Amino acid sequence: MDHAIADRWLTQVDEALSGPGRRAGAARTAVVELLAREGQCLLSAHEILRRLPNASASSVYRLLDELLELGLVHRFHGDDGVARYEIADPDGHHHHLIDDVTGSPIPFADHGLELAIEAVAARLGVRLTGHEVVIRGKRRSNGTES
Amino acid sequence: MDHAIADRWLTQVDEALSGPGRRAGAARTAVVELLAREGQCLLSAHEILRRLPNASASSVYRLLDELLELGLVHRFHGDDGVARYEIADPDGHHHHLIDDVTGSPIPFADHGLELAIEAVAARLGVRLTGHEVVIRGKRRSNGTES
DNA sequence: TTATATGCAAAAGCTTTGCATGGGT
DNA sequence: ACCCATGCAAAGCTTTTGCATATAA
Repeated sequence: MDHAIADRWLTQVDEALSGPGRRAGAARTAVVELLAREGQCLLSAHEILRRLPNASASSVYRLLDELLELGLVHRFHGDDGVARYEIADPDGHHHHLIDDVTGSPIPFADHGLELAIEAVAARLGVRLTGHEVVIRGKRRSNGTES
Repeated sequence: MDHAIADRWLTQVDEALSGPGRRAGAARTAVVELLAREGQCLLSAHEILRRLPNASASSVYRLLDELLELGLVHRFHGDDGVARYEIADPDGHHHHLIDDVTGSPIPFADHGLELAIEAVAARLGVRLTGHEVVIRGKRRSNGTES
């Protein structure tokens, strides 16, 4: 995990969730801290609930919705139809490679890909507000495996 | 819709689904024909069921699963978590722009984007088996709107 | 004290499965 | 006649919602 990103994100969340008429409860604190620690790549509500046995499903879903609304997390729906979340941070921007063998997502970033997406948007006459890329494949052996 | 793609796809489906121990029932015929006609871009099971009041949900889901297994359709999970399908055809390859205003998907293809994705895969040492791109944005007025 | 965050339980919605029946071949 | 495809109904799962309670401010 990236401490700089985690800390900045926690600050943003604190700001967004400390207005008048807002309170910090146990569930909220626990979920936010978990996301900062482990939410930099695709965490589902069930995975969160498993790690936080004291939090209720309703609180977790409600909070995730709230963070989504505030733009503090991104949400994706995987091949299994389950929603997965990760913290939103410009410096943490990345896409996902799904390993054909293990099925697990591997984050990656690529400048050329970003440029290509911007070029597409320009060609289509679209002001870009978001984009996601998923690539699937099998990693070629690179000789470092055991 | 593209007749050439629809016809070729129908042929492929017929071949794949006519082996020994397979039969064509009413539901299968109706769903396959509907997909060929209107399934070139993101159709959900519910939309199919609405258009085919005589087909049962179980038949529709079972058939879509079967086509998915055979690689004859692609499946996506949209922001609402609902599975949407479209026919798989190399010549019909495209990605999706989600209009921020209407929420509806607009298909597009872009050679530069494909090249960028291949470059990423090469850099990551991955043999590509699939990829999806979704971009979101607001279409700029081009002066042709009413 | 007061209103918000929480948890429980029930409900909702999409999708899957079991099983008896109908219909292709 | 065989047995696959279908439809119905029930179940499964994730996610949402209603409501009473606990709790932060």
